[in-house]
Amino acid sequence: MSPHRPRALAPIVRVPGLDYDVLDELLGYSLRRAQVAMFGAFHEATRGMDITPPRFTALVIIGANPGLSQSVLGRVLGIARSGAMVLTDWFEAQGLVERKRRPNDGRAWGLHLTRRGEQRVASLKARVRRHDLQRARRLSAEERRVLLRLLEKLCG
Amino acid sequence: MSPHRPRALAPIVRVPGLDYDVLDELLGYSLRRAQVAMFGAFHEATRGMDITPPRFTALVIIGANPGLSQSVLGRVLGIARSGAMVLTDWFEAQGLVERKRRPNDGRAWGLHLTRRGEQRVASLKARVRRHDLQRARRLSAEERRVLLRLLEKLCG
DNA sequence: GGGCGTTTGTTATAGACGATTACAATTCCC
DNA sequence: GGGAATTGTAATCGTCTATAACAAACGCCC
Repeated sequence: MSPHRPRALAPIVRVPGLDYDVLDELLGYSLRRAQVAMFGAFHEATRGMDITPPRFTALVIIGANPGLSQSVLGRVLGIARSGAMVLTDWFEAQGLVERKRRPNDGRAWGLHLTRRGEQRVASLKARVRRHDLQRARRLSAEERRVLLRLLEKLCG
Repeated sequence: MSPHRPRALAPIVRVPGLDYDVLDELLGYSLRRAQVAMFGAFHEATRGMDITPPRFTALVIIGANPGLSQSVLGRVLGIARSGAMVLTDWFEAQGLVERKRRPNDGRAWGLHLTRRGEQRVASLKARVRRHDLQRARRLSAEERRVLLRLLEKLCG
């Protein structure tokens, strides 16, 4: 029916009694594991809605920055232009995003949420935020703040 | 020449002047961005060595837990058994890992590093650790410790 | 000890995702 | 104006991973 259906990512379980050696000291590995864990929360939040992380990010970015181009969208997502186009095609087919010509630049499209897209992204934001908080409930509010700050600092 | 050559992952750049809306408050997104950034360090560390993150993890795990089975390896990596097998096939073709029959269990193989595999993993660990530290140099030693602890706590 | 469900490795197949390349239209800059 | 750069588009390829099906070996239970 739907062209793509987001699948659950297999969790990276910590096998008891196994020696993880240097992996526990590496930020790269720890971040990967944490990211997969949080992806699980995302998957729950968007179950049955045909939404993947890149799609969610794209909808939020377009909603907050109406009129941006596909190239910029690709740069934000860290994918090539061709991928940004496939994404936009899908959004358009779903009636969530529309391309509008720009008066000053005949090359680039301007991306905008449709009315339906706005409703969808509002709903998604609420769900994703709720599940993100829920999955990270082992952290206190203070710890969560610290974590976000350190991640921000890490990426510069 | 080499069958697979790991490619660099496009970085997720922070486009200046763009509104990221709710994304900055989501652990899932922040973790993803940080993970991609640290993946860049990994890519540098292993340039030209035909090593991907799963391959590195697998080599370290096999080295620290000789005799483990392909199924357990798959569980550690968060991939299906079939994937663990493709991985093991590749290691064997490279002469880094060998499968040995187990006396008590005729189904599962026991995975072991070869002499060459041991040398390779020792070299890789040193390089990856160095680049991991280097890429995260914006963080003080204390901040790095805190970050690792929070990530550990998050995953439970 | 016989039988049945489970686990493991294996193989083949399919799908998702993104990169790469090439091309045409447009814009920018000297 | 004219050449370099940017944008969208299309076609193609490669990599990774899941899924399903199968055979062999194991464990359990009576």
